[in-house]
Order: sequence, then C-alpha cells, then structure tokens
Amino acid sequence: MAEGRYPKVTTDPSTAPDQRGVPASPRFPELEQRVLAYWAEDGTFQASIDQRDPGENGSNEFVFYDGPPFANGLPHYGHLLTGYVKDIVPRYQTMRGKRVERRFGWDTHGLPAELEAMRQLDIKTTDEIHEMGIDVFNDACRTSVMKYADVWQDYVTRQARWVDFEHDYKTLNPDYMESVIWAFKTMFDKGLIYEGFRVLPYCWNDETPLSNHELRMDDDVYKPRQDPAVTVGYDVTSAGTIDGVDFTGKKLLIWTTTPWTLPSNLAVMVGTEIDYVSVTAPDGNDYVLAEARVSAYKKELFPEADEPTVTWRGKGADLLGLTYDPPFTYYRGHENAFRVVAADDAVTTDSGVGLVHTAGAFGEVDKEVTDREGIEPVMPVGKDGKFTHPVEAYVGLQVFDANKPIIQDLKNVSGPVTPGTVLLRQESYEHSYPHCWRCRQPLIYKGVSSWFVEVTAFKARMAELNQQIRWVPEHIKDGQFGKWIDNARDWSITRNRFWGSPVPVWKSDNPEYPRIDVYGSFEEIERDFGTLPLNKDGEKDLHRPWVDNLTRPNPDDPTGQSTMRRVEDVLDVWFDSGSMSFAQNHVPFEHNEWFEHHFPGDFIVEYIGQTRGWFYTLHILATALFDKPAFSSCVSHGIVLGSDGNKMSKSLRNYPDVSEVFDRDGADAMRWFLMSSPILRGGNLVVTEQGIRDSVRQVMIPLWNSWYFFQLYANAAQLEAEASTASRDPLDLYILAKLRAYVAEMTEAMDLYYVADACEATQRFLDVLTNWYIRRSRERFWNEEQDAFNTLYTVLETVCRVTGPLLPLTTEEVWRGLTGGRSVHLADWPSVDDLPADDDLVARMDAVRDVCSATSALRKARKLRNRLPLAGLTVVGADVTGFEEIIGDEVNVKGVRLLDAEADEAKSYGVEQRLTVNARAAGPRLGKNVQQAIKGSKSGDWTAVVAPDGTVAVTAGGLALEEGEYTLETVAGAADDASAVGMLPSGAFVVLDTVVTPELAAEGLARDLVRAVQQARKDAGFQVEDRISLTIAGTPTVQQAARTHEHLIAQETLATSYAVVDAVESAGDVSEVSVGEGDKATIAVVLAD
RNA sequence: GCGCCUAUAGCUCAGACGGUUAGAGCACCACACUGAUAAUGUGGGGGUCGGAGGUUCAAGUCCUCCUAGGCGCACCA
Repeated sequence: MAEGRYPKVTTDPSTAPDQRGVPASPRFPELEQRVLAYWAEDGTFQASIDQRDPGENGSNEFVFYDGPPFANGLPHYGHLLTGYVKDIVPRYQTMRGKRVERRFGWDTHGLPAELEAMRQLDIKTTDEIHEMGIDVFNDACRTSVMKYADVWQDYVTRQARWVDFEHDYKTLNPDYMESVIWAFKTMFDKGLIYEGFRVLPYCWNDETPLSNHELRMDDDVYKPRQDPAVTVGYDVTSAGTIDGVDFTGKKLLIWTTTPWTLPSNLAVMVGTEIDYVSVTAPDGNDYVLAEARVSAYKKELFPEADEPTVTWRGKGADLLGLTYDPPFTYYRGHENAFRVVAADDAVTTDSGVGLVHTAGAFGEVDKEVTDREGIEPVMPVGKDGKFTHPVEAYVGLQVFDANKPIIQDLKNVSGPVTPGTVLLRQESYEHSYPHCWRCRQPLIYKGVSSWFVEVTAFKARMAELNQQIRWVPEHIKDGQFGKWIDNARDWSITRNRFWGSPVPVWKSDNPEYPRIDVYGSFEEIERDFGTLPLNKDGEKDLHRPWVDNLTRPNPDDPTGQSTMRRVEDVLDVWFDSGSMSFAQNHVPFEHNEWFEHHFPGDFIVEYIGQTRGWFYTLHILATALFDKPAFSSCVSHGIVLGSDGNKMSKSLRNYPDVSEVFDRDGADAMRWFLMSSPILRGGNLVVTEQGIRDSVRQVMIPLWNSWYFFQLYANAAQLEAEASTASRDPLDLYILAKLRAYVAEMTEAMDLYYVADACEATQRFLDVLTNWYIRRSRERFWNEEQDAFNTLYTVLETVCRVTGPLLPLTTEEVWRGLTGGRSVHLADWPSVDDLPADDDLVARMDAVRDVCSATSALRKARKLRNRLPLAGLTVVGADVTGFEEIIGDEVNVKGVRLLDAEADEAKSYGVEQRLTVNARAAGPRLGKNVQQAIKGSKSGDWTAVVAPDGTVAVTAGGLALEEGEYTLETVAGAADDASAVGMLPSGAFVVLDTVVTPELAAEGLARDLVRAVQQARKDAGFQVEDRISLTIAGTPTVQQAARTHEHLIAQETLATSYAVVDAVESAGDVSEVSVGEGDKATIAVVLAD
C-alpha cells in the first residue's frame, strides 16, 4: 500500500494500485455489488457477531426476534422496508458493543401452503387429498413452501441485510413443533384451552373456519354482495289469546338475506320494548310485525288504503312464548323450539320487519339465544357447505345455490314447506358481506367444533403486561394494540386441515368410556404409544398422517374395545408463529438457561397490521405460558403504497420494479428512501422512482463527493491524514463541534428507534459539511494544511460510522478507502466525549452564515455580481468576531468592520423604529378599536414620545397604548446610493458599500477571466495540478485589467507562462468569453511543459 | 352501520392558549456562484387553509352541519 495515497483499500478493480484515486461519480449499484462480494468473501457478518462477547448469561446480547414471513411470492417493498429496519437496529446495537444473533425464520404451515400445493397438484377438494393420501399431499406442501426461499435469500442479501440463513428456523422442524405442542399442553394443563362448539366465519371452499383475526387480515374481505332477501310469514299455532285477541293463524313475519338458513329455523326473536302490530292484508292473512316497519310493506299490506287495518297493537314482551309452525317440516317437534323469544340487543327496526328468524348454528347471536333458551342447534350443512340429512329436498346443494329452490318452494308452499307458511315478499338485497381472504369465496357462519385458547380469561393480564412494552409509535400501546386486547375473544386455534402442527390431543372413540390425553413432547408420546411418530423415512415427524397413526387401547375402558385416536385437526398457523419466541430455540427442551436471560426479546418490528397478527399471538402465548410480554420494544410501521397512493398492486403496476431499482439506484438508495420517510412513525408511504433517486442526490452524492474531495487533495499533496481533534482553526473547531452534536443526535435517535430522525440529522450535517465547511476550507486544503486534512478525515470517518447502519454499502467503501480497515461494521459507535464542544463558536459561525446570506441578498438586489469585489461591509450588532476574513472572502469585500448596535455610527445608517401592536394584550382592553391601532401601526400613523423621566408614551391610530400592548424594534431603514442595508433574522444588520470604483471593476473583470480560464482548463480535461501556458486577448479594458492583475490570474490558474495580446493566434484550446460589463475576451490554454 | 382521526402550496408536512402579512423541506422558474460536487447561494411564482353556516373586535385555530379520505369496531337477521 502506497503511503499517503487514497483510497487505502478499494473494491474498485478499475483503480490500479499505482494509480490511486476514486471516481468522481461512481455507479452505486456496481459499487454495492462489489462490497457485497467482499463481505461474502471476508465473512464480515460472522466477524461482527463473533467479535462481541455474549457476556455472562448473555448479558451483552441484544435479542432480536425475526418475524417469520410466509414466502408465497416475491418480496415486495413492505418486506424490504421491514427488512431494512431489521438490519439497521442490529447493526447499530453491534456497533454499540452488543452481540446480536440474527436467525432468519420461515413460516411454513397453513392454508396458504395447502392451497398452493392443491393448485400444483390440480386438485380442488379435501376428498381428493384423502384419496391421494395425506402423506403425498403434505410432501407437496413441504416442497412448495420453500419454493421461493432461494429468491428470498437473494433479495435479502441484495438489500444488504445481514441475516443468518444457515441457522434459520422453520416452523415445520420437529424441534419447533415439539415446542409448539408443549405450549398447547401447558396451556391445556392450566385450564386455558377448551373444546367448544362455536359459530365462526367458515369457508366452505377451503373447508375451514377462520379465526377472527384471519377474517380481518385483508381490507377487501368485506365486499358488497347481492343476496336474495325474503319476507316470510310463520303460522302461529298457540291457542291462547293476547289482550283478548286470538293469535292462532296469524303470521309472524320475518326477513332474511340467507333463505338457506330457513330450513334450520328454531325460533323467532323480538325486542321486548319494540311496538308491534297485527295487520290484516288484502290476502286475508293477519301479519305480525314491528309498527315502525309497516309502512315499508305498504304494497303487500295496504296497497289501496291510506292506513293499514290494525287488529292488534302491543309490545314485543306480549308476544313472548307464542309458538308457531316452522317454515320447513324437517325439525318439527324439536325440543323447546319454534317460540317467540326475547333478544333486545339483536333486534332493531332499522331494516326487516322487527322479528328475527333464528337458526341456532348459523349466527353468533342465534347461537347465544338458542343456548339460553335450551334449544339444541341443528346442522344440516356439511363441511363442504352442502345440505345434508335431514334436509333431503336440497341434499348436495351448496347453500347459496339452494337459495333459489328454497324460495321457489316457499312461494308455492311446495315440497318440504309447511302449509300455512307465506312468502310475503322476495327482493334482491345488496349488503357488505365477508369473503374468504384466501379464496375470495363468500363465507358462511356455521357452528363448528373447535379448540379454543380462553383469551378472555387472561386478557386483563395481557393488558397489564402490554404496559411494559415500548411501542413505536407510542400510541399503538393504548390505541390499536391495547384496544384489540380489550376486545379480545377466545381464539379458535384448530383447523380441519392437513399441513400444520398437530393438535396433540387423543380422545377415546367410545363416548361411554371417555378419556382425553394431551401430549407435550416426543417423550410423552413415546412413553404411551411405545413409539415415536415416524415418517416414511423413519424420522420423527409430528406431521399428519404419521402422528395420526399412533393409537392405543383406551386405558379407561375395561372392555378393551375402545381406542385412543388423535383428533384430526391441526393448529392455526398463528399458533406456530406466536410460539416463535421459545420454539425457535426448542425451549423448554433445550437452551432453557439461555431463554431464562433472553426472554422477553429486546426488539421486534413488523407492519402495523400485525397488532392483530403476530404481535398479538406472541403476546397471548407469552402471557399464558410465562406471564411476561414476549418483547420489550416493538416498532410497527405503516403501509407502503404504490405511486398513485393506492395499495400496491401487481396488476396496476403502480410501483417501481424492485430489482430494477436495485440495478439502477441501488440498495442503499432504497434503504434511505424508505427509512427517512414518516412510515416508521406510523404514517404511510408512497413509493416513487423519483423519491428513490432523490435520496441518491440528497445524501449519497454529497457523502461521496466529500470523500472524493478529500482523496483528491490528499493525493495531490501526497499526505497522510490521521484522526485528530487537535486543530485550533475556527472552521475545524466549528465542524468538529457540529459533528459532536450530530453524533449525540444520532445516538439518541437510534436508541429510540427513530430512524427517520437519524436520517434527517444526517442530511442536515452533510449540508453543513459540504456547503460550508469544505467550501470555506478549500484554500486550506490547496495549501496542504495538515490540520484541515486531519479534521476532514476525522469527520468523514466518524460520519461513516454513524451512518453505517443507514447506508451500509456506501459507507463501507468510503470508510475502508479512508482507513484501510476491515469494515466499518466492525468498528465501535463513536462517543461524543471524543469530540470537542464549543457552543459559543457554533453560535458565532451560524451568525456568520446569516451575515453572508443577507449580504448575498443585497448584491442580488443591487445587481452586483459576486465576482465583483466591493470595498467594505459593516456588520452591526452581530457577534462574528474573528470571522471577518471568512466573511470578506465569502461575500467578496475588501474589508469587514464590526460595529456595536449602540454605536453612534450604527444609528446613522438610516435605521428606523417599527411599532407592532400586541393584539393579544391590547385586544381585550380596546375591543373593536384594536383594529384601528393595528392599522395605524402599519401605516406609520403612530408616535412614540420619550418623556424626561425615561417613560415612553405610544399612540397608534390615535389611540394610546399601554406598556406590554406593543413592541418597539429597531430595523434597518432605506439606504442611499452608496450603500445597501440588510437585516438578519437576529435583528442585527449589515451595511454593504456599493460604490464600484474603476479599480474594483478591473479586479472584477480579472476574476471573470480567472473563472473563464478555469472553465477552459476543465473543458480541456487538465488535471487540477497541471501547469499551463495562458494567452489572453480582448478589448482595451480587458487587456488593461489582465495586465494589472497578471499576478492574480497567473497564480489562480497555475499559468507558468502568461501573455496579453491583441489577438490570439496560438494553438491549443481557445475560447471566447464575455467578462466584466459586456467586454469580449479570448483566452487560450496550453499544457505547459 | 357505529366510533375515532384527518383535510393547509404541485408533493410531504409545521402552524401552544383564537391575534394582525399562514410557514418549512422537496419540486418549478430566474439570476448568481463553482479548481470536489450530478452541487450550492439569492430571489421569485404558487394557498378563497375541503365546503356552508355560526360565535368573536379578531377564526387555519372554537361550535354546528355537509363532503372526501384514513383507522378502529361490528356485521345486522
């Protein structure tokens, strides 16, 4: 390695060792690929973990739980976004000295995997699965589920996310599954798991019930749907009378959008406080309905009359106990059924008729009411959603398909319809209806047997433990997540499917000798069955069908006839992923000591929807099993939207292609774009190509240019820089103090997971670095000041470290080029204590920048171009002591004077006073007159008279103002021809001498020439240190200025030979330029020998 | 459907308790500057503060209604 040459190390093959230097404009995606290759070869990731000691009992570990994705397609921006956070936080913690293991996880079980397998096998029904054999089917699931694993790994690697794929965990591993059944059993033993019959949303196509969080996984689940709605009259059979009115033969009207549930009708619900009437219709029947609904049925009930013929009027409570003939004959005689029952919560008169048809097993409320009334539910619908015995007329018909014949039979009172039943109205009704989030088929509500976690029994504890979790954004804790817990219902955890962790329950097949065994380990299973569940390769395997094959005689059956058989269900996949915190390490069978010290985990991050998904199930299981939260802090970010502000959609192609962005803009640019957005604080983010390119421009290029600048001059000077804060130069001290503040900001932001704040701080710091420090220090680098190089080296090296997690690839190349070290990601996070603080200096330098801004504005206003030197600038009332030279240089004036604001001279610069009325103070006293005072203060119609005793009497618009009702300030007034006055935000002001003498004009012209020559040098492709031969021709004014300022021009342009002539004849690069006040000049540059 | 939140420049968002001329960043235009910079500096255009009423000396800010969007809950037979 050549001493004093940069880059010290590079991945760029185009940079030969003897010809160092970095490209001014690198192609970032290519640079990234080279850094990735370097990491792979170097083993940097592993080294970053290995170099950190886990500490006693892992006290020095930072525990990150990687939520397992279900890889059923290519990763999209949402996954990448989460992935970037999952990378940034561990990188940061590693630099802070922690050991951070990062195991990738795969969610492998469940319906999505089965559906994919069914698609590949081209089968549609569960019967076909049974036919081919569960083992064959599950093999297909196992294969299909890892189909995208390689692509995922490619994407994750390309995004520069450091993850351990080698020691990944999969929910299908026997160890993982053993932990899962352990969890089931432990909760069962605690009495937190029960088997029940519950009405659940049920997908007849996938043949599985959906848990309530699955139901809402997707926003499109509720979609408008057209259903037939029928109004049916049931024939009252009770002989009794109400209020002396005989109800026998009257018709109880009900309204339903699910005619297919009518054969299963068991009761009619009314609201006890609702007013009901009995109305005689033209068809001769008396119909009972809510009074409020009568007018909605005018056509049927009183088409010709103004008023209905009311034969009875009363409350719902009066109707209770009425009995009726069910609309279909199948369940006639069903115990306790076919009565009018009360359900005040469920019955409204907003729609329908105010009496509600009740089919016990097909509605949640229905089930609740029939349970209360002691009515056994009936279930004439099979798992495939088709009618079964005893509803013989429609057997084999899917329920939605059965609507039609059912309505037909009702209309004709034919088939199984009970005589006396009336179809009063038939209509089409559009309503919002739930659909399966997987297959998009309309769901039905159906009573099914399922196992439940009794979340309601410990949700109060979940709410308490939630208080121990730090949420980003904060409001999730008591908002979305807290509220979801408060409304938690029992969790249906079983699925009547094939590919999943088994429900570890064996039941006796003879109800006369009941017995239930629950198993929580391979060992327990082996003990009772004498063998492990083994698959066809002889490996232990808890999947179906192997686990189903284990049976044994029922020990509680003296006859020895009955057998213990496993219940066929598998567990909800969310039970798998919710077990991740312990199951990934096979707890409690292994690593218990480790688990003791690493639970709860330190950090998780996923999108906000996981508040009812993974965050929720992790929390349920952690609470139930360990009485602790599963994680101590959680970032839940917003949703990534397409470029049109809508959800990203493949078919709409409303987002940039991920791999194209990697290839064109790079992974760091995408990382920056996603991480600097409000999405990590809960907002949503619209992905646009422009936004990604802006990150390159606003951050990566400035960073790279600073590095390019450094190496350009360091190499030109052949010097070696070192980390040092020893410089006493004010600019150096300023940037180091700024750096210190920046490091402090970064540390705080990263500790709080406010990644977007860290990005913003970085952008602000880079602006100060490039647009002030480097620009103002250029000459010092040209003059080879070691202090300047050391300072810039220190700044760049430190910036690389603190932005390492945010731009891991770019900073790696820069940092290694700068230091020659192995990796910035193996370095320690910088400490503010290593950097000097100087608040006073920072304040003064910020004032300097204000002075320069104000002066530039004056030049602009007076049309005095910057290259034209001016005689002087007076700064009044701003402390910029010690920076006169910098100001003079920056705004191109010969002299800078500082004046105290109180100095007599300061008062001579046309300074005025301005009166501002404080409306808040004066308003209440003056009332409407305050407007007059305000007007006066603005128009100049005001006075301020100082009395001999020093008090001030102020009037505005003719109204006297009291102390505190106004503010009187000094502002710069109008200037004259010879000077211009400009205000600073602080109230200080600057006075610029605007007189242009011939001498100044000539010097300005000379500087125009310098600029033109520099441009010509650049156009000719000369190196910065190349010497030239320079010839200048032009008007007499030009020639005179060129002669007067020969020294300046020659020195600035590195001209070793210099000539001013009437006409340029030389060879070389000749250019015509306009200089000064419209003078023409011709310049020629030739490389000097 | 019920509840909560939001609506300010082309885009993303600030605008305690009502207070006078509604700001910032990005984007756009002009000029300036440039021996690292695909940068930068200065200035400018751009807003009936979602709409309509009301309270007040004074409303982007408070109240009512409406409209649009988001989120949560429920699913209604």
